Amino acid sequence: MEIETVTDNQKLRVAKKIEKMFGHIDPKLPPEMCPIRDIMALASDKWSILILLYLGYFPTLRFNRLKKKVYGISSKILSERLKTLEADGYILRKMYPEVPIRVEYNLTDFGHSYLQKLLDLTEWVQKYSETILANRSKFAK
Amino acid sequence: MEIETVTDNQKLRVAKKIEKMFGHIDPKLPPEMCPIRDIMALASDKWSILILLYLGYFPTLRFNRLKKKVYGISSKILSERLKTLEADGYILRKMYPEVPIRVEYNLTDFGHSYLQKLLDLTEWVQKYSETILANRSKFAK
DNA sequence: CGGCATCCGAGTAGATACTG
DNA sequence: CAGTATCTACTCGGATGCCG
Repeated sequence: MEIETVTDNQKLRVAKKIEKMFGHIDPKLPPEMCPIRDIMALASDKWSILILLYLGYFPTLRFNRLKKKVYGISSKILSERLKTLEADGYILRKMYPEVPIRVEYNLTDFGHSYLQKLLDLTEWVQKYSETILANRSKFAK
Repeated sequence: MEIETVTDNQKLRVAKKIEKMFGHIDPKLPPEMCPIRDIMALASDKWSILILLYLGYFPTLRFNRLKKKVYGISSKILSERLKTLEADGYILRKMYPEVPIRVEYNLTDFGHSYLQKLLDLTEWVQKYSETILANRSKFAK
């Protein structure tokens, strides 16, 4: 898997984006100016990513069904993540007070919008996962 | 900040991407089939992201300079992350055996390629960070 | 200068049990 | 069914000190 050479022009564009993102990048500002860190922390959490992916695939999922999909997650963590994802506006929680109770989760449009960006990244990761794994074993020697 | 409505068509495309990514998504396969989790874990780590951003902005940085940029990081974590990022092929470490020693880090083309994808995501996050923060406080009530 | 070794504290996740 | 409560285990990060 070959990586195309990165042109100086591309590097320049990237630098400009970063500069814009950080405002002024040089000053030794503390990270408080940067809610992005905080938001990315959730958005890039391993469980959250999987939850979003599954909700992107299945239009709606109930708690226990989702739990089975997100292999290995505990009830505690799942409900915790769901709550945070809901609070941030990525997903919607609908409760039906039946007996037994039924709760359904699905992505909001906002969550879908985010998922699309996230997918671009995970697709890149998947595309080059073998390269990375190969790099690792080469480095280990 | 308005989120555009997501069309069914878009949702379908997303679902297809996810399906492709997971192979068959339905079976209860353990996550071992999925090195993506592992790779994403590094690639989405909060410190790693900042390191990559700074190395994307400054063509080359020495250890202590980088440490000052990545506000709040400890030597231990920085060197740890740098090692892993190097192992995965994102960055390059050049050592000059002077006295005192000089070590320079810079992105590889591979790292640059990844950074571009990462930036797309962080830009989205920044664009909607106010929305998310607003969602949170609304939810808190 | 660029780390690594060591220790330590806090937070986080997992297991288990329980409930509206 | 959809969680919560509790307890424990353990990882991770921070601080400090040292060294080539």
